[in-house]
Amino acid sequence: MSTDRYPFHEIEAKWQRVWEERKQFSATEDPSRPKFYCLEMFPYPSGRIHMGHVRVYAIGDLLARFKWMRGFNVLHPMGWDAFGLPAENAAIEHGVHPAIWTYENIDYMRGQLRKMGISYDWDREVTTCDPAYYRWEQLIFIRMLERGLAYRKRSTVNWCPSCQTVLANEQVEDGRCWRCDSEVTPREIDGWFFKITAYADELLAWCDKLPGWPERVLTMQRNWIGRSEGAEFDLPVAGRADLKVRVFTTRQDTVFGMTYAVLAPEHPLVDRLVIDAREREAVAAFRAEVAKQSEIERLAADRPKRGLRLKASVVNPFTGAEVPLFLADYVLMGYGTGAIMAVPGEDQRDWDFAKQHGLPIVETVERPAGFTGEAYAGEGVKINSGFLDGLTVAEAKRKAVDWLVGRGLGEAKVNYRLRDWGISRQRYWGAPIPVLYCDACGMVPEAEANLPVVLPRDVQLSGKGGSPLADVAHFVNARCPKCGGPARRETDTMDTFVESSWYFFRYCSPRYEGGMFERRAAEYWMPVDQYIGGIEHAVLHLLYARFYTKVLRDLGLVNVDEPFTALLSQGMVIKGGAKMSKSKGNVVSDDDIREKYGADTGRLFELFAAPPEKDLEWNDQGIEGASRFLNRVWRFVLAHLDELRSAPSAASPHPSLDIGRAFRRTIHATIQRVTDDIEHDFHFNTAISAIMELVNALYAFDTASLDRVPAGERGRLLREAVETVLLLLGPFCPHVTEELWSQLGHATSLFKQPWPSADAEALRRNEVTVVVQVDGKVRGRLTVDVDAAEERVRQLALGDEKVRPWVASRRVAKVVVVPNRLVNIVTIA
RNA sequence: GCGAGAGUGGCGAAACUGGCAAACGCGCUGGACUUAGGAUCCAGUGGGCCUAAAGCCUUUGGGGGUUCGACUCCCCCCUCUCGCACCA
Repeated sequence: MSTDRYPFHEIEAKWQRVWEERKQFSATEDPSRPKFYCLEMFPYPSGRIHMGHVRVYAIGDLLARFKWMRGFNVLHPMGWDAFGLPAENAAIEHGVHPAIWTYENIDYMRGQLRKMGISYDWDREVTTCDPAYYRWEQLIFIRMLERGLAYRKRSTVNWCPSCQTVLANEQVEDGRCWRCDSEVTPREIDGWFFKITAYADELLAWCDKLPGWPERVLTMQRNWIGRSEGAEFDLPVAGRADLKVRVFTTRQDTVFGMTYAVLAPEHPLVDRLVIDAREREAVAAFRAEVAKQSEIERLAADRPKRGLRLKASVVNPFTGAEVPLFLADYVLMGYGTGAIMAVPGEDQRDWDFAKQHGLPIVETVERPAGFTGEAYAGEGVKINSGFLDGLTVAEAKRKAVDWLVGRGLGEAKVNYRLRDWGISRQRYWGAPIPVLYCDACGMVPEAEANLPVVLPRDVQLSGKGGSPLADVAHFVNARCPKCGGPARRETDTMDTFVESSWYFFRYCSPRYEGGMFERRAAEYWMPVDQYIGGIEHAVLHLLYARFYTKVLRDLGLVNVDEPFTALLSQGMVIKGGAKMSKSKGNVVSDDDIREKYGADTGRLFELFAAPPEKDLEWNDQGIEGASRFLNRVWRFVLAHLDELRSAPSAASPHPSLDIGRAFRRTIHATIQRVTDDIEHDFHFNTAISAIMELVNALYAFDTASLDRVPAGERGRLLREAVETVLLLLGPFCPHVTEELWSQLGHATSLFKQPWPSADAEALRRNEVTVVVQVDGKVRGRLTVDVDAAEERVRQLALGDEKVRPWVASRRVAKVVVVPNRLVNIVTIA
């Protein structure tokens, strides 16, 4: 192992101290400068930062420092998503209070981030479990309540038996809890919801207006919102003038092919439809059977569809025909009206069910020639459809809606897959929902003057179900803010995704006491110009935050439509085939890497090993390479310190020799490449490789120029190259570059320097190498003047002695000349 | 099943608007310097033919196509990753 590493421990500590003392990264609103709000998703304080976390902070810091140098007024804050279950679980396991556990972790992790030297404005640090933070969330909750955007209802929800709490739909993956992977079970429970569905259309529409977002994420959000257009109408129950079944369909054109109808097993109408005790019994048995199957079984699309035929039947309003009515498990109560018209001819699910239950199948769209499938869902001409015959599917859809509307039987209707966001959590370590239940007044929001409703500290945590707050008498028993009588407090806490839905607003004015944020500050900084975080939040956090931003706007607090202008979804850090995580036991500790190689090296490796959107395989040898490179830079500067310091820090004049001109061209070509790579496509890996090439060229020029280039000119070129390396490398490896920058005699920070710009004069060349191909194979090379006449290049190519033998015995059919690049001589025998 | 993305050396990867495939780094090989080298510097390193060199042939998952020219564009197929998945 190397013992000759540069003294990164001292350097890193020194510059972190200096930056801190100078408050170098503190941000203030300044309307005269363009602003850049750079934000990484804030962490949950789970214990320790490891190299899986480091990646996102390294990317954020690089962009923030780059933008500083580009002249932007940068806001780059950090904070803690501090409420959540792990704190509570730790408390149950180890007997530590969640608050103590959380704040200890925060202290440790803050120390780690400081030692990484990230350019945060630490004065803006925000901690979501602080009442000074969540009080504003409670206030907004009350505003949302007033507007019907927050509401309470009893419903069937996703229950995680391990976390002992309800989960929102977004937080269930394949029937399992997103956090602990336990199988989720349905449970009927009272709970609080945010009406995100009221924003479904806007959330969807803006997906087309976020060009800075990865298409992948937008697609996931569009799918999740799941808008579908169709019609809703009633099917009268035969012989029961008082009853009708409301159905939703996107294929109202196929209504003439309806051969039965289906209700979801839990459909409330079922109880009124049953005719006698025997049927009631059969329904109960069927429902029990369906309820028994787990969420995961239900999700398996290819399992047989179970159904129960009811004695009632319904009437097709278009034809007057009576069709049988079923309960079936493939119809979900939670979507549409919980009831469907079944058209087995054009819907595969209905087709499967009809086959299983011997029901007739009517085709209402002409099949294309050679069609061999079962149900046909494609385009075609309508048949067997009365007044719709002969129309296309799209025409028939319109006409069917018109028909329904004209008779007052139904209407056009848009449905969404998106459900309202269930935010109640039956756990302790979260923000209390600021609501009370009074015997006289019913449900009452807490008075604003009484906010925050502070989460009590003295609580018994058993993990045994039920909200722990319910047992805290002095919390639960309160006064009704309306009548002053006795009232009970709500004991559910809010989903922790609520805190993370607005923390980026709080950073704009983190100590503001007059509200959630100071309008002026928020409107200066927001929206976030560059957001950086993991793909796992493609739907969860990123959808909630968009929704909440629109709510704040509609409450009149701010004029921002969308929180994040651009999003960079960075890939995972993998070790041994699995995502680096504490639970997998494959973490590489940030402390260890910093101890052994220094913070700059760890960051450099993660930025170099792969482009940011790709997964990154941790590699112990790779980090040695990064370390080697920084030492190589370090050694060069120290070894040449006298020569460098005696040269002026300014652009070199035009070099007198080719070797110098070529070297200077390399310097400026590197500036151009690195700038483009960072600015345009976040290709930090190729930016670093370009800097490495420049350092290689620096070593080569050092040796080659020794006896050839006049000393003064050589010194200036070396200094220009070294300073360029330091400026370009600064955002990647801030400590070592800042140190070397000061060693060169600079009194002001590297990060107060303007980002270098490429000198067009240096980039200009007089001659270029042109490749000569014969029939597409490289046979020779020419050195010609830039922009040499095509005819001249053609003649030189044909006359080249390496090329001639390949052309000699053949006839030249054609010569393609690509200026300054290549000549291709095409021959025939 | 539907949708999106990706397949390039021993490995991580690069290649602009169709123009020298494999930059940069890791690993490996050799040399220099050294008491020493697991430090550093220099050189080599896709595969094959050839005693060797010069040189030639060949190579971007597979097959076809367009083009003077294809990692890049088009068609078919295979594999992998991610997302959605009875949403009517």
